[in-house]
Amino acid sequence: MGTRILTVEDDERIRIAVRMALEDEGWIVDGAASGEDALERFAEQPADVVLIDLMLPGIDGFAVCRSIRRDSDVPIVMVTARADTHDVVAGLEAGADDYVTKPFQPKELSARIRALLRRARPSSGGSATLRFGELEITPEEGLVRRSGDEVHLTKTEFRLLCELASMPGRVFSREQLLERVWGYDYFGDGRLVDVHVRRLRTKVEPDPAAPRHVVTVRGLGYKLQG
Amino acid sequence: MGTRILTVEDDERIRIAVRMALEDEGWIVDGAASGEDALERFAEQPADVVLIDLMLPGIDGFAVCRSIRRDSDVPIVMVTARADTHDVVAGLEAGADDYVTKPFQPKELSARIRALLRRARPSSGGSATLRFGELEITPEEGLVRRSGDEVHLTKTEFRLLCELASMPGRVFSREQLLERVWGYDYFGDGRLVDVHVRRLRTKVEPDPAAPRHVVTVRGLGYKLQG
DNA sequence: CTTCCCCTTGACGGTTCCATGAAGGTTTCG
DNA sequence: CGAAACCTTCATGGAACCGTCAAGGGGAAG
Repeated sequence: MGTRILTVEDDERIRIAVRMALEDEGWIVDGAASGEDALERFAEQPADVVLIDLMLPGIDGFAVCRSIRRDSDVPIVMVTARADTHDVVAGLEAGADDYVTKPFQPKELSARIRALLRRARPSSGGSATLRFGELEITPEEGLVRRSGDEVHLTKTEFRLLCELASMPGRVFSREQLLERVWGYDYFGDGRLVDVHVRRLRTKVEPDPAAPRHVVTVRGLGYKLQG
Repeated sequence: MGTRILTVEDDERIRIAVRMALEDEGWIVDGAASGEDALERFAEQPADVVLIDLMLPGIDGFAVCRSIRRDSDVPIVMVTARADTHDVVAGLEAGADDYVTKPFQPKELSARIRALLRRARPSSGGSATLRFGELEITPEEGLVRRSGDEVHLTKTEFRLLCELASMPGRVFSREQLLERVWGYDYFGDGRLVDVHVRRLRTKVEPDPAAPRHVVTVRGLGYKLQG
């Protein structure tokens, strides 16, 4: 049950050095040499933490960060030689949680990773299936059942439902949903949420015209209830 | 509404500089000059983020950090001149979420704070449900229950009720209510409050003709009572 | 008891907000 | 390379809500 760390770094010497330093701390380290490689590895087996170098051949570190962040809440640390304030801000805005400049002390990197893991959402812990009336949500497998029958939801619809289900009864504003489902750096039409709520209702509600679970609270947002 | 930041820093010049830099970013900043002061302020009104200098008179930054962390999950940033790896590790082990060394760029500090706030659990403040007799007000869920049954209130009605509930028993004049519920720059009919009080009563009072909770004080205004 | 003032009540136009349908663009997969 | 699924935007209709007005009623002072 060790914590898995994915390091994205094109310089092989540094990659090996980082791997050894982190393995000394008791972590399981996987290395990727390019952005494409990293995305591929992460897609097939998500790590618990991702370390990204900015200077990569092909797609750069910012893009890798944004791409991973679109699909996952995994803690991301930028590890790079560029120490400009502008780069730090850009890295954090891209979705990174921390930004460490080379050369760095392995002990410090480890401490920062531990600090991030403390805050990270219980990644695989919430395997319990949530229930709302005849609704049955299984975050693990990305599966939703209604009265026992499987219901196919798209990725966005599922994340929207999970977000609402994370705090049942509580009202989420459109801004909050945009931030937490689509990404904090999303700028666009506010009606976007409405459309997806509607689609979600057509699939999840027995009678979409009279929603029983995905309820709209006029002037505030949406909420989920039993 | 705004995010509140508590800075703990004994050097007044730096404290003011930090305050100005953060206020430029749109945050509400409160300053403490010592560890004792900080703990006291945090106890009476928890901030959303805490910045701590290591070198403090009296109890040091580590102790302040541990003390706050014992009671709260608030994001904590160490802001200090000591850049030793040992200090960084110690700071993070003490419960800090990030460690920034002076001199630092305000933009970078802001970006790091934003990154932390993204991860922070929704602030635990204000989740208390207020009760008045059979009335039950839950701001989080945007709903009111009367004897267990849900009562639907509109946005304005809800804000009006919350305002009255903020100081039960106290009489609010129409001007005060207009200012605090509708906004400072409102010019219009004085009867506006009456109409909404009426609508509120029809929904909240068992017998709207004989109000038990939303009581009118002739010549003065309205008040809420159990 | 009378009068005045303030509050209540009901109704109505204007506005805001949400649901719905459809179309265009992007990604994914065969 | 083509098709299907999906995401996003836009326009439109309708419902809910807000603020205003005028008429009616009830309490307080004289």
